[in-house]
Amino acid sequence: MPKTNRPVSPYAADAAIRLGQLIRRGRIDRHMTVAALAQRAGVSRGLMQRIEAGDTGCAIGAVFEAAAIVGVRLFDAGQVTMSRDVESNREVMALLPKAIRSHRTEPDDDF
Amino acid sequence: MPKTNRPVSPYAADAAIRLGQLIRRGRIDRHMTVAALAQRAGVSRGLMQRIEAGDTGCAIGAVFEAAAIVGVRLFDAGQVTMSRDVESNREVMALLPKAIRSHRTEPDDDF
DNA sequence: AGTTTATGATCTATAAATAGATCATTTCGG
DNA sequence: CCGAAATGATCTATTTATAGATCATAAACT
Repeated sequence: MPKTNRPVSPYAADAAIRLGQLIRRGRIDRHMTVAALAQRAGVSRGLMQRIEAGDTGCAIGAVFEAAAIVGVRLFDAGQVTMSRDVESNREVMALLPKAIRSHRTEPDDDF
Repeated sequence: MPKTNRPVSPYAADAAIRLGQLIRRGRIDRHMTVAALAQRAGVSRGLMQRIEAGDTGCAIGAVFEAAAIVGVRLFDAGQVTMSRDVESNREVMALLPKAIRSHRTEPDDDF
């Protein structure tokens, strides 16, 4: 068996699986085939299968694309509000420190 | 400038940017440096920068990993509930049709 | 039941992401 | 201010994902 992709924490893996489930569910609700969804998302059928399976190696753009098509909203808001949030948050970020001054990068090495 | 990655819809792009902003914000709130977060997530500093910038080409596993570390919960629930949802949803999915019978894959070809 | 079609899985070539190093710039802390 | 350090950007080598085809199986509709 060929080694698949990089290791991730259980939480991240579960999150990807959960999102894949939501996408699959949305697709079925809309009576679409995997091939049809893949075509609309501009990806191959194989990739869409991996997205629905929760493969952590998939590009986040492709996953979000599929999610949007089948009506899965991650940030409980439409496109308009989304762009507004992105903009408004940019202003907030401007007030935050540009660089973080860490007293120690490592938690603790000397035991 | 080298051509970066595949094209995605505005919504998917915004979603990635929004998530990147949330991660960056969470990181700063926790007084972590980009390098430190990258190390904890098991990725390179360059990748972490792209994640915070909302690059749609990043692996979803790496992004979710970073999000989890800085406390950004995409599915408003802790790890335990997450795994439970994944499981319970599997049962629901089992009741749904395994294959979708599309009357027509293409909207309409003959005009 | 029989037929059609979606799905799942696997393989190869290609394209793209990632790691790692390096440099310039900004910014924080003393 | 003046160092130390974080960030941002860019480059190359390598790893990895993706497209596309193909095959086998399973499921849906008649």
